[in-house]
Amino acid sequence: MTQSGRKQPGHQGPETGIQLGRLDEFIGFRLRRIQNQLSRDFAAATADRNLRSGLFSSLAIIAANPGISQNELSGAVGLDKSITVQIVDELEKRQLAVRKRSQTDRRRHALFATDAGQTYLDELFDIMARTEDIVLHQLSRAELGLLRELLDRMYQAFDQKGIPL
Amino acid sequence: MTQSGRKQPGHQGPETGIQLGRLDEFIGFRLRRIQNQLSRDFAAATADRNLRSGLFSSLAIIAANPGISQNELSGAVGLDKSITVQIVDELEKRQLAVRKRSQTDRRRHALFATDAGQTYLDELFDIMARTEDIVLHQLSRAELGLLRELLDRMYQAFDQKGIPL
DNA sequence: GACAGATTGTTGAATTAATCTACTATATAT
DNA sequence: ATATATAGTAGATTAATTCAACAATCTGTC
Repeated sequence: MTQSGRKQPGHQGPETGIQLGRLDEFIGFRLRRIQNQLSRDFAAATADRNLRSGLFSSLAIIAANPGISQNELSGAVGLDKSITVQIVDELEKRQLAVRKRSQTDRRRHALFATDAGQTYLDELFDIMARTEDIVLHQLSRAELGLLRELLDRMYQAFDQKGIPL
Repeated sequence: MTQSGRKQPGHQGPETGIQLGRLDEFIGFRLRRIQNQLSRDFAAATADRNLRSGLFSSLAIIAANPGISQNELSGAVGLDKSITVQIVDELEKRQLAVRKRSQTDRRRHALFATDAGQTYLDELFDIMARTEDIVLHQLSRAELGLLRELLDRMYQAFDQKGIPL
């Protein structure tokens, strides 16, 4: 259960006279503080929905990859497969997604989003978009494109070195 | 206790043929995936050190703000004050920081990093720097500066709207 | 075709983290 | 002096994560 009001501790907003010291050197830190605030805002905006942690991204990945297996989903979302089981259980209970036994490999569960799931997902995407808007309006369209590109380039770095799973 | 090997599930590295769908539109998603991988890598690199979750950033903030109160620390790091108590307890037990009663307001505990704490912190910063290196080498110096600037601009957006605490 | 070994999904136990409430001591304002 | 607010602490509750064990099924090898 998430709380509804704006009562969370919250990352310190800027302008509080707190020194960051060497922490300020790291982009990881900058990424985290923004990302934390964004997910707090998103959580607040979806507080009524009883959204457990990996559910949104799991549903999104399922919708974008019809027939994906739970194992692949785990890898894509970055969750342990035992957590994925729980999430898919809940998605099914809420009728947002379904498991179908794969005919070619009967160990696998092929996952599909239902229509209701797709609708639900679109709502969440809209909330997410509104949440990000606050932050995105600080950037011009060109800057946003550039940011995207830089972030992607950074992410690809993880490709080079040995990546788990 | 964190595990030492590279055994974690891990965010899916790029290049796995998984479609992201609309998830791909959001910078929050891009921020998170990089940040997740970075903290995984950092956790792996410090697995021997028994680092509980907010400890590193708390110590960093204390070192950069000698005499800061626990409450201010909570706000700066984004943790509930009851968690901060635990963290400061551990910092003291490990002799990385000390509490001193404020003379002017005897409710407050003024926090200070010890020399050992500062040394420890520097080690962590170095590990952090090495962790980020992998990702940072994808960017030119100019791009890195720009990225920093864009991220800061984004973070400041949270200033405008009402920020919790 | 049978066996060994790997993989998928599942369960439950154990650990850890986050949240919330209530309480004590001290401070500030009236 | 009294009321109200704040800093720090403790404990209970809940959620999230990790880990190990297991059954079913597949794959390759003989």
